Amino acid sequence: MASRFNPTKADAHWQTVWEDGGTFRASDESGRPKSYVLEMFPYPSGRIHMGHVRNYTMGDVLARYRRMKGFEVLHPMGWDAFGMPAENAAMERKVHPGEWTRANIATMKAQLKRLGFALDWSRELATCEPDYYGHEQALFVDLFEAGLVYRKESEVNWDPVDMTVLANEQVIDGRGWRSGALVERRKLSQWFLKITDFAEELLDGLATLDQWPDKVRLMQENWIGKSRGMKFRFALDAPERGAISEIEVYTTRPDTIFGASFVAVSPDHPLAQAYAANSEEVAAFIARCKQGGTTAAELETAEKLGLEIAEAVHPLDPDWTLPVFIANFVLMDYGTGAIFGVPAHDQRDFEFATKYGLEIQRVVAASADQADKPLGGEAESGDGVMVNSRFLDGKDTETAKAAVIARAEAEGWGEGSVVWRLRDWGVSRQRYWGTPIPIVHCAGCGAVAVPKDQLPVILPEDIDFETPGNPLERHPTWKHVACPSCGGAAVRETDTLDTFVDSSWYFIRFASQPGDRPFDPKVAASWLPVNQYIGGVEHAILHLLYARFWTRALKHIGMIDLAEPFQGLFTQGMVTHRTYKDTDGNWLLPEEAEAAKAAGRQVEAGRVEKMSKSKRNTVDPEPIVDQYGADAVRWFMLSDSPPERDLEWSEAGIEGAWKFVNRLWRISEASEAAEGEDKTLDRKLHQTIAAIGTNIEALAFNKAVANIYELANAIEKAPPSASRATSVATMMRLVAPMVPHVAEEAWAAAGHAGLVADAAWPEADPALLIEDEVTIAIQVNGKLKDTIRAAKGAAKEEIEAMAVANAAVQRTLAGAAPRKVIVVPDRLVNIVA
RNA sequence: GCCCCUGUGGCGGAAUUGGUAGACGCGCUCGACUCAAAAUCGAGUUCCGCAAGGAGUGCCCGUUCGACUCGGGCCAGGGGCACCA
Repeated sequence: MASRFNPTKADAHWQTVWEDGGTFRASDESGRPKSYVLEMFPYPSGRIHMGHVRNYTMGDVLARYRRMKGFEVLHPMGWDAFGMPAENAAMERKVHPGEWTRANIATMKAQLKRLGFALDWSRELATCEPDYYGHEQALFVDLFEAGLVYRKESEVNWDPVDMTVLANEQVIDGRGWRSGALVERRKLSQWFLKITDFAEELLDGLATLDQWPDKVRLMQENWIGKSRGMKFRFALDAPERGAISEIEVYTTRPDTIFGASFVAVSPDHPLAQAYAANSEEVAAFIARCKQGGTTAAELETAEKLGLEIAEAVHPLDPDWTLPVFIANFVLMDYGTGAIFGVPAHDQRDFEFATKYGLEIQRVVAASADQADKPLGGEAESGDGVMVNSRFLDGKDTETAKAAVIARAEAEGWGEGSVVWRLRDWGVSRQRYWGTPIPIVHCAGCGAVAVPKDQLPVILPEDIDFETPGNPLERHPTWKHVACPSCGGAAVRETDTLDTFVDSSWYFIRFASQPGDRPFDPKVAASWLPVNQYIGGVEHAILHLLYARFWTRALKHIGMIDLAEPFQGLFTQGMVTHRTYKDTDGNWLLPEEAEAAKAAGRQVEAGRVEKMSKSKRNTVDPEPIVDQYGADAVRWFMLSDSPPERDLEWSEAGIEGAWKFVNRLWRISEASEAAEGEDKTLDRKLHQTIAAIGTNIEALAFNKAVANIYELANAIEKAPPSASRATSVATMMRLVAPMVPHVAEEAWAAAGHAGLVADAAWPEADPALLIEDEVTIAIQVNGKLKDTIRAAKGAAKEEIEAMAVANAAVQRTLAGAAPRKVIVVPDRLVNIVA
């Protein structure tokens, strides 16, 4: 009566049962301990891809496991629904971005449902709807009023043909990715969030995130980029030129102050600008510095350029003057926009000094007697002993740094200082499909926040993409409003918010979504922080940093009592697939490659790479679900590859997963009631229960899968017994988080009441985790010779005697007496010959 | 350039605090069932060797009774940042 598992029927049936029963709805009022499991919400690009399937399967296993462990689990889903692809689609296909986005959401939601994820759909949200972004506007207004939002001029990449601002990644070889026009740098007035106010906190907070990958914490640490050094001032020797009489520089190497041979300022530095105002030559030089691309490759090879404009006085020697240059390699937005050059100990300064014939004086050496050792054609940036440095001579680098800072502070020309790499977050986007920035510009009152009772500021629907530029800007009526403050004629801000703002607080809205405000602090706090957050490593810096900042900003204004938004973070690997090309070098879809091979044409198999449309190596999950059912796809996503590494999609892999789903079904069907206990199987079962729990909690799904295989092997080998029947029933609970449909089907077929999804996770019996007999390895000089079985906890002497008497040992010793015998109880004996 | 991660059979990968390397899966080989195939089941599968035995976790050194695991130095692949003073 063996039957095949029918996923088409079973999947639909159980999905309906779960949905109708509200099985996965999270209750705010629950008395059970709460657990919040979240995967990064998707952008509704059109269809679900394998990366989504892998991401959401992992989260689903954890969510279902925690439910069975007795937690009230919040596992929601929503849509990161604003963004450029919708506008691109609007331009290409003449559909409204909203229409396109909402259709994609409907498609993808249906696709997700077919995978049987244990999601609370009642909390679904889409960031493009006013009932989400309206609350975001309210939060923005709160931050604005708290002084965490400000406006400043900032350079953007401007595409003169599309009349739009481009993100850095949309500039390819200095040209707009769509128009191909040469990109200009333009200054626009833009809104910024004061993330730098929280730099120290964001850095310190990383130390508390012990459930985050070290890699991500390190990336954030580097991104925040705390640097300790000294700011100090050079007096200018030509004070008559402009009002500026000194230059402040920043350095991390105050110890090298006597190795200085020049001072350099950025072309954007006020001093450079002041000189440019009076000099054609300087103005022309600055213009030249600004030419050229900003790509990494161009900067790499860019020649160092300098123009000498003045002289500065060394702060430690009034008779020592240094040339002041405008130099193209000095950045205005790091430190003070000015440096002092120490060519012997900084490679950039070395190149600059070499080009302009400036002095290169060693001030750091490996030892005091190497003060005159010539440099080997490049700067030496390491630590050492100070030489040629007057009062610093003989001091080590760290002592010298402290000595210089102490002297500068005592004499008042400088002070120890911390500089951050982190910049404030520019959130203005000159686009339509985003959250309107709730600000009104009034000639009399300036920038005025839209009062909360006038929120949301809703995006107009009647827009056109026929002409380039921001449709909000040229909409006939939308931007014209009365000033909320004085009532006079005013205009709305037509920029929209960076979509990273939308994703900076959606996890709070999932936890609590009242209609009249962004969230209820009490309810939100009852769920937060997110206990386990799962997503791609590509969000390691920006999204995660912005969400951490946003949380702190809300805490700062007293809206939420939460230190960190994400307690545990897991970054999963990508789903990859082999690429194929035909003989003309065109990428082929996997099925095209198959067809071509079948037709006898030559196909070149390329590298295994991340699934991408451009390489045509994608596999659409939906037909796979049609063919094998949700469980096989889920099982494959969890098998073999560790979740943090890439997973290669393969036909063989999904076939294997499908076979296992059927094997589970056969095992459950063939289970018959029988008498008698099977101690070996009992042990295996309880060891498996313990191991799977540990592995799921560690998100080591590949190991949990291996545990299940081992148990299945043991069950199939075991003769009928009461233990065997128990093992089969228990196994259905153990696999339920991973392959929930077949588990429900088998659970119901076995006559259990209720859903396996609601069943309690089995408890491992500690007594059964311990073996009473162990295998002990017998080594000679660390090389394995034999193994023996012995009672657990057997006396050392007894084991040692057995080992020495062992035939293989005797053969190896060849009559010689052992020099030493090491016995590790219950593990091994090593005989040193 | 700076910072970080990874390297184990034909393949994906296992291996508490150093203690039997290769669990589990894929693939492959042989066998059973079948007219045949699929599905399923059984046996085997790191390498060399008929065997006894030996070698083996990117390479070289070291610590240790014992090293995939710890230390030093290389090599290869991947990632992050980057004219950041």
